[in-house]
Amino acid sequence: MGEGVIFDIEDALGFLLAKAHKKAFNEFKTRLEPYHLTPPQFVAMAFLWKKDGISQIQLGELMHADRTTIGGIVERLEKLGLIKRKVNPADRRACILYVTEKGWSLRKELERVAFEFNKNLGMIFSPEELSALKAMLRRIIYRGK
Amino acid sequence: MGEGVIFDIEDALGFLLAKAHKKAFNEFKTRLEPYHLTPPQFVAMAFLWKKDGISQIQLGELMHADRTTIGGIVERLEKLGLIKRKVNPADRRACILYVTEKGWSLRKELERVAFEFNKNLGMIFSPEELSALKAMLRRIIYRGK
DNA sequence: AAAATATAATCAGTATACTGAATATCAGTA
DNA sequence: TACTGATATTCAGTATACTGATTATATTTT
Repeated sequence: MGEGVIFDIEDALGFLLAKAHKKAFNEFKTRLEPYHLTPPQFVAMAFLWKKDGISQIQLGELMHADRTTIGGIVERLEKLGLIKRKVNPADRRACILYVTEKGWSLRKELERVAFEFNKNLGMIFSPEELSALKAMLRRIIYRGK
Repeated sequence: MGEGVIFDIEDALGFLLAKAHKKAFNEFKTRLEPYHLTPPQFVAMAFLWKKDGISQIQLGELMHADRTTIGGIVERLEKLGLIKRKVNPADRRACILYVTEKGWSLRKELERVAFEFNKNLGMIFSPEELSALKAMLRRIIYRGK
């Protein structure tokens, strides 16, 4: 930028990403309210349903979230009785996370809710636009890796 | 979803939006560290630089943020001496937000940092891809309005 | 084996972001 | 004018997300 101000916050990619995310997040949050789960808690369950018996660090890598953030989410999911933390006998520093009976019992219904929400969110785009959008978001996520 | 599980969290638009946002947010946060400002604090300043003398509610509408969230951001910016809250004499319920001398003095440098960051973030795309991406994010933001 | 290093999780502290309740003030009406 | 409802902000409480320090345990090096 030379002299005149050419920065426009409302056209900045970072701002648009933040606001689009927040819009989607809050809508999903509303859909999850009947189940007393938040979006990040659902995401943790979605990964554990696919593969449980992993550590908090490994869950954090899948969710792209910090160790302390995962700690809180796992603690609340355990309090809700959906998962259980056990000590790894092969490495007593680490927990192993398991989905409980109650956790498994919610899978079908919650995956349906998430599927419907994402279908609805993507419905404003053509199939070509949607795959282009997802591909561009992945390029941001994996930029510089 | 009929019988088999067809929901894939890693391909869900909401998940990709959240992770792309977080990646961009954390990179911008790092760039703002020398100035002891967070991304939302910068966004508030960016809007107030364009037009100050507005209320917290009005700033919240511009930022698409909740009244209580704005309250906290404004409080911290005031503590940093970048803005000042005055009572609106025409409506004593409302504050009027003003940028201070110190707040104005940071404008040029911080807008340069934000401009560079957003240029860099968008550089992985062609100009056509970038405008298509921004247009799609806006369609999510203003969906159902 | 002892020392140094690395790793998994937790704790303390801060910032964002929300909900719902409370407070103060304003505007329109009985 | 007193009442009713609306509005701007704040307060209390919860969840996410981070940094940096601490603790406990593993691994590697000397």
